[in-house]
Amino acid sequence: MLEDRRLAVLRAIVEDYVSTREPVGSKALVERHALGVSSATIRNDMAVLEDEGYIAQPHTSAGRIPTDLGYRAFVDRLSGVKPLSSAERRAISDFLAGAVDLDDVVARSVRLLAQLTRQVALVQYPSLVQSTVLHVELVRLSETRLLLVLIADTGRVEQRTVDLPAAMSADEVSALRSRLVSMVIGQRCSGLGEHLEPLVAAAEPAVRPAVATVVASLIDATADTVEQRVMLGGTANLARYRDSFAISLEPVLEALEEQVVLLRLLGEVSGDMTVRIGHENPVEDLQGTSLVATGYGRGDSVVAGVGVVGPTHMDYPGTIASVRAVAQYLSRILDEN
Amino acid sequence: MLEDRRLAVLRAIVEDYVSTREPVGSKALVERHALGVSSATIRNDMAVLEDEGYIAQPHTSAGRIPTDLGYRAFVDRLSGVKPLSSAERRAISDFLAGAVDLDDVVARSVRLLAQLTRQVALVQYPSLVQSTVLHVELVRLSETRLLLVLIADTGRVEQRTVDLPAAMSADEVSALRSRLVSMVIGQRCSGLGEHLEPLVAAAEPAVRPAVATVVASLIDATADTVEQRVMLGGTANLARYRDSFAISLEPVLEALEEQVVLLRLLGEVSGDMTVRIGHENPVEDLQGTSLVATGYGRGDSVVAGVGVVGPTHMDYPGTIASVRAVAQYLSRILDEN
DNA sequence: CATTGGCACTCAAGCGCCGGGAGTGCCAAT
DNA sequence: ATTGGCACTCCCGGCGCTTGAGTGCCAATG
Repeated sequence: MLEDRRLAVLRAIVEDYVSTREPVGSKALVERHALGVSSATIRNDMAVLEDEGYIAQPHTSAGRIPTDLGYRAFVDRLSGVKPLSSAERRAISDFLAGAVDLDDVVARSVRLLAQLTRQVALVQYPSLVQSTVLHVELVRLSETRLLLVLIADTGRVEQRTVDLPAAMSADEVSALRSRLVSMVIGQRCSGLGEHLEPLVAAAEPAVRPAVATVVASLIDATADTVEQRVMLGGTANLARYRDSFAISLEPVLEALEEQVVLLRLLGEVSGDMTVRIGHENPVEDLQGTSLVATGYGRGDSVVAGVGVVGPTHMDYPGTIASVRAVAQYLSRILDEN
Repeated sequence: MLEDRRLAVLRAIVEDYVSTREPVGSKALVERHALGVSSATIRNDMAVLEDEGYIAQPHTSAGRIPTDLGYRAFVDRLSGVKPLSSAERRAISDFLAGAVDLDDVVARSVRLLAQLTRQVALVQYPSLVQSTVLHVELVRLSETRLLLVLIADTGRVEQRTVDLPAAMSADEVSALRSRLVSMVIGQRCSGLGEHLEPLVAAAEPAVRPAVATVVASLIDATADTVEQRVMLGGTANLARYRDSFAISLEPVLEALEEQVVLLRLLGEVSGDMTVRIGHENPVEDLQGTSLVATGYGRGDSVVAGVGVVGPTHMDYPGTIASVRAVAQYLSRILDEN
């Protein structure tokens, strides 16, 4: 009962701070929320909450702001679900319906999510590891150059230019192409290497090095390190929060430009909603920001992540709802293939 | 002679302001540059330069800063060429050498250019209009869905998912595929529509609507509106100049997120170096910035643009040198195909 | 014993004031 | 045309003041 009110106070502080972005004091609190007690009581509660580490004062004689721990408690125990309006849901499905290919789907999702949350949106391309090969194509660019195109069932298209160690005739290329096609179509993208060893072994000595190069390229195109990509959008939204980030936003922008960092951020998401608040964030330069992310995929296998990065004082319920909704639509689109 | 010194003063002002980013006064000028005259003389010159619109005072009793017109004069008549160091040239070629496909080439160029100039880099994908079709592939995703892949000789790969109005059998798809292949390979990407009309007309009535849809998709994939794409990087560099932009950098970031805007920026570049300073910029939100851009391509046909966006008080000679160098390497890479 | 009104205390922020200094424009002299 | 001199302007930073929101503590209360 008494504990309950303290949590209600914490919730009120978080909500007020999120909307005003100014330290909130005991008096303002009783005015804006029907708490049924006086400001002095709230002050006592606040002192306790501060002792417990949920809120802090920027300086004496200022109001309180939530700490990362405070937001954590808010997200875990205090925020209800905030359903999207039907207008928003319709906007999402309309927006994603017109996509012409996977690139377009991802690009539109990023844009949409950035717009909905007014924060930086991240959408990962479906992982190759989880997908199977739909088609392979080998195009002869010149005597010693090929273009290798790999199409996965998630809609991903990977391309590689292959520099051959020795010239190959058009016939040789087309022979290799058909053998390749018959061997890899329908296979998992990961572990293609083993499947293709016999192909190299069976190749005529004259073209064997060339075949090996092509196979190596194919393996490279499906390798863990390259196979993951993240698209990012809405960085302009960061500028609005300019003063919200501890230092400046330069390191934040820098971190967000690194594919590696983005992958690390989205790497650990599962089907559940992941929320990393401030210092919980694994990337040092992003410890002044929060991440809200989840996975999407076909059926129940998660093939990629989607999420947003924003200031720790973001609207968590709203953001979570938006991210979840976009993930659902992405999953549905993937399912349709 | 007298005119000459005035221009020398203008050059000195631009150089000083670019390096210190603070209004430069007559006294500081004679100290830092061996102009051979007293500060009073410089003051007279400055008054004239101000009358002519080349420089301005932020407020009375402050030093002068160059106006857009001042930078224009500097770029047109005063700045020499600033050759890159051999180390820089080597860095460029090393950095671009490892690219595995066109996407990679573009991504690396953007990164490189952003790093060299410490500004926002733009690299446009080679235009389809200027290229010919290297290969077309049609992959059957389901009875009523196809994936259309178009490969251009510039290395660009375009994909489209095609929803068919009626089911097509695997045989029908493969028949269509071979006819398509024989008709479009080697053709210019632009104007594919006319080439393909007979194909639709000759199709059996049962599949004609489906064929028409595929052809429409192909035309769509090569249409002017979609065919151009720009990659952007180094936005973190903007944050460093936070206070350099008239208002805030939010509108700038926003403008840079719009493909349309980027295309408009790079749309008019030719083989020459294009420099748009401040208000000369066609995009309103970018009138506090300058653009340095040029074209690249195979031989002497320009297939795409490359450039950087930064504050008007950028190091023009250095930036121009970097942009030119990257464009040259891009052209060379394209030539090798 | 939780709650409350009262009260003294703290401190950031806004404001006005002032002096220093960099910079200018003008003028008379060369 | 150039220059030294000089009065003038005005931004900027520091200082002290006031204001007010907010706090912590305490004694009183149901």
